Amino acid sequence: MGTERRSRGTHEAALTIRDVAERAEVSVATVSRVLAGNYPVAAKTRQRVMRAVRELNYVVNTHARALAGVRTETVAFVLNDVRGPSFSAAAYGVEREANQRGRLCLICTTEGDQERELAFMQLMREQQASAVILIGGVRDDEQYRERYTEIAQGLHAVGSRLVLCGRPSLGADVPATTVEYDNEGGAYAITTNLLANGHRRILYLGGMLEHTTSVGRLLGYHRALADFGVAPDPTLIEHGEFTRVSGYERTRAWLQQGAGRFTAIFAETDMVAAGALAALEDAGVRVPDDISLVGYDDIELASDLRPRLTTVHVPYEELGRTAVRLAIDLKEGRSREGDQHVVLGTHVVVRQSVARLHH
Amino acid sequence: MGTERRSRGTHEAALTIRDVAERAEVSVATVSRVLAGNYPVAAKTRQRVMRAVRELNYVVNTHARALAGVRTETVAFVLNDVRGPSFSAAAYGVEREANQRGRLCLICTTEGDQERELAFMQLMREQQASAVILIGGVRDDEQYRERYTEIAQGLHAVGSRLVLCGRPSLGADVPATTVEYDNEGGAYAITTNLLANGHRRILYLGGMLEHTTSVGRLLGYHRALADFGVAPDPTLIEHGEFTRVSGYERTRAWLQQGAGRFTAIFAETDMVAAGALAALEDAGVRVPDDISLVGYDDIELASDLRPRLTTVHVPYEELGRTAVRLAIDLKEGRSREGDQHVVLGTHVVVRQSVARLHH
DNA sequence: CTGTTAGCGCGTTCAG
DNA sequence: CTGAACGCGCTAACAG
Repeated sequence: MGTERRSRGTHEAALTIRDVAERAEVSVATVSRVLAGNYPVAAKTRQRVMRAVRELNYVVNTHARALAGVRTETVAFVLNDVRGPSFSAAAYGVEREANQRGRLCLICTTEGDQERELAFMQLMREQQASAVILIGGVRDDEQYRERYTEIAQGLHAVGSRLVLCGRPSLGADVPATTVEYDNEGGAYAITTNLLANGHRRILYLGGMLEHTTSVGRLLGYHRALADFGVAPDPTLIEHGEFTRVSGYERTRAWLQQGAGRFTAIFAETDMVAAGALAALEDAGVRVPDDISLVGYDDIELASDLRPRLTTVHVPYEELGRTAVRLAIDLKEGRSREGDQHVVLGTHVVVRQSVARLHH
Repeated sequence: MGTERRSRGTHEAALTIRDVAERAEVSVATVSRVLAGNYPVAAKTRQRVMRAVRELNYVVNTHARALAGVRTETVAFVLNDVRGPSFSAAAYGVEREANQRGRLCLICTTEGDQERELAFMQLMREQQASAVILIGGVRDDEQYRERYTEIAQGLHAVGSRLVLCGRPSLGADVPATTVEYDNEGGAYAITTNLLANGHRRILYLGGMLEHTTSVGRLLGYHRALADFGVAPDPTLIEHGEFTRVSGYERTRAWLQQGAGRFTAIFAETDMVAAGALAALEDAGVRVPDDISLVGYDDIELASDLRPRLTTVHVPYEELGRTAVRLAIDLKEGRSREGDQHVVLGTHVVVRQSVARLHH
């Protein structure tokens, strides 16, 4: 008797610490102490308790535990799409680092819908997530910023750390840590590579200037030109989507109308470069013999293309790992409070898509 | 007076439903009702409450809510690595479907470590996740199976549905739903395509037979051969890793020692096919003119290769979506209890890597 | 329509 | 070293 506390034989009958206590013939407090292992308990008692736990196949209830003050740390992260090679690398970094540090990992895909992002952040407040990591760009407007700020402050209030990856902080009243990588430096370096190989007229297949990423990369391009004393030709600078088809279409158009106006192409993304390469190929233009081509991101595709693409390596996985690390360090006081800002380095990976220009 | 309940001015001062109640001058029950929206409340009162909520920037505490019986539904899923194109597509499917249905999405990357998988499942028990989705193969042994079974039963006991994707159920005493795709059928179809094009000696670059995936695909290959009255040559069947380098190395070895013994290659994976293609290219062998090549999976890479790869399309995203759908339907009683088993279809995508064999 | 109150499962004093 | 009892924040009866 005493073992039949539950009447209904339905499953869903989650057992509690009391079931364990009864079976081990101790109090619930003792079971709690054994499980937490943070308090002296007689060896024999402990054995009995552990045996009961095993026999009952018992596990604690996170929610009850959280309510009593011991929370399971959780890292949440938000991105546009897990399928992109760069995003998935970042996701991998976040997950691995969180896992290694014993954190659970919550994920949300937004497909660029900022409403969804805000809703998720709100949810994370409810969940008391220890960190919320936002990856990728933002479109900023007055109304958005207001709601965003409020939610961000709410997160802060429940002790949740907000980490922004590759996105600007929207105002000083938003408590957040920022991790990014050096867009400008990478673009500078690879443009320099082109210039050093004799190229002067470089078609720039860029993204929209709403993206801070694009702004940074374009800046690097300009600085390199300036350092080589080359006057930038604004008509060689294009803005468009970061997709393969955009790369294809834009390159095709240029090939038809502006062929001969450039000797190299700087695609702001490997994906765009892949499209450009296809267009060049279809037009019978050889890379790098006729036209040189470089990309940015160093996704796996870059080494699958023929010729293998010279590009800028971006440490996406490290980006994710760093985000988690910063958030945790901050929470655990190992890092000082206040806005943090980390910039990860980028570097050129030289492969076969750039030729030295003779004359 | 009465508004200063909290003494310490530190943040971390999460507000409760009582703060809202006080401010709105109503009882906590009323606040709860307004927030839940499942009970009549006077319009005026509701307004006051909502105003207080907004002014205080309050959100409920998931844990307290869960403890009181209203849980936030959560879908957890476990895979080896989010970076692989097929896995990330499945992950995307899971996340999208979960999100659309208002579920939170927990993720765990195991890198093939089954310990981590078990530990995560255990964690999900503690979290009372509504569904746990396991994607990818298992290495089965006695000891593993025992622990796995116990945890699986524990999950079931807290009302958590276990869904296995592309992995066999480890025994009838494990309550689980299975979703897979037709490995055998796809392999049959694409082998048939090769045969119909006149190929008879088809080098099979397979995976290890511990993978059920490999077993299924090899079976399809054999059945197609049988249907065309072609006696299988066991020496043309290879087992190795599912990596690009493995594809490269194995193909190179064959080119050196067994050239002329086959007119086509069936790589069990697009990744392996990519390696094979590189080896063929390096050896000056033209695809498909000299040797035809097919893959399996239809990852993005397949259309990036030159020639574009003829392969078998696997609905990875749908796999993830279906897993979530089944779990939820089951939980909500929209589907009958008991072991479910869904098999998704696969189909051949004809591109440019297969040539008709004359003679 | 609204308020009071009893748990939900666990951690944690405070007494033994 | 162990047990009894309170409270975490919220929901759901049960009374008004």
